[in-house]
Amino acid sequence: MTRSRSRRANEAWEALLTAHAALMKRFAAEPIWGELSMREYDVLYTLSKHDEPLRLFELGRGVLLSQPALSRLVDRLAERGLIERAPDPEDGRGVRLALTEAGREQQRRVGGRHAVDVARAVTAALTDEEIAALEAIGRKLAAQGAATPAQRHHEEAVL
Amino acid sequence: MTRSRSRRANEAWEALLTAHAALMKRFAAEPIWGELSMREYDVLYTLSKHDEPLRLFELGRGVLLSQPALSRLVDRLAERGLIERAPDPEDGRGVRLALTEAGREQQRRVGGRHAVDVARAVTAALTDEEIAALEAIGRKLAAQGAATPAQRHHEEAVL
DNA sequence: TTAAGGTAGATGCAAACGCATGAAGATTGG
DNA sequence: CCAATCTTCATGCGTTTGCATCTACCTTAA
Repeated sequence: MTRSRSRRANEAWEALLTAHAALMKRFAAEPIWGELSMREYDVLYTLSKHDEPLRLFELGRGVLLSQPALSRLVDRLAERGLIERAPDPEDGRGVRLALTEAGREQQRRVGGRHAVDVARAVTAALTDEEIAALEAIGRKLAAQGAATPAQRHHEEAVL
Repeated sequence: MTRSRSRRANEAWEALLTAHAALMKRFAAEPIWGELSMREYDVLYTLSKHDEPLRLFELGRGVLLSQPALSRLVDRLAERGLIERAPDPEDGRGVRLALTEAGREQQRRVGGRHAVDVARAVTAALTDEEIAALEAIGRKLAAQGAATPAQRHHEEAVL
């Protein structure tokens, strides 16, 4: 019955939230972050994954932060010389954000240490099969979360 | 080889983070929250799961918030009449936190609507098997995250 | 018993956040 | 072509957060 499936979905989501909170706290407590907050690192990491400069709103998709807060976070990182802001030649409203060399170096430094902690925690808790399953499930959920409200309403109509 | 397993662990963690951010944004955008922020709701929900009053630090385990921030968040909820603070008779330092009737009612109201959105998103993205797997994996990760640094160092020694 | 150390929670203060809004460039329809 | 609308990002402002620190209470051991 639908009721049980809905209930299981909520319990699974709660388990995800609990895992997220517990591990984020653990990672935040590690003495690896230097001058960076985890949010700042998140921005540097996102930029490091892309070769081409990112627009602010593209950066915003991956970061759980309001647009003004992200705008100012980028401000601060730019003032510290970790990010470079340039006007977008193809869109006068936009900015193109890229890591500076110092920013890339900083991201690599912290990222390398953080990856060790992540690997230690995840591999200690899960089997290979579970790790693979988590990745697949995470991607599916992310894709669902990225769907626009309009798309979602369409789904509703279909249901 | 260990390298590949570590790498997969990091990719799985990243997928979890992406899913978390995407879905949190979606849920936050729903017009169901009334006067509550999601963090406030999180506190009310955590209290609603327990019949006995909770200590502040117990509440803090589930919430991704610093101790002072949580202390003040509880302050505000108490001022709004949603939470009741009482001194702990067994520990003069502590407080016992419980929902008031208004707080419980508010939690049920918002929680019911939120559960619908969660169920819709999760069931649209995942099969029954995946939902069950996510719950199991989430619990394992949360247990790992909850391990104390001392325990973790022990694990390191064992590895 | 009492001094030393640990834990729970509160508070001062600067930094960061979200909401509302504004300015400026892009897009669309008549 | 241009007015209306939308999108992107920045800024004003009140609220919330985190860090450091403080107080009060509990625990342990000499």
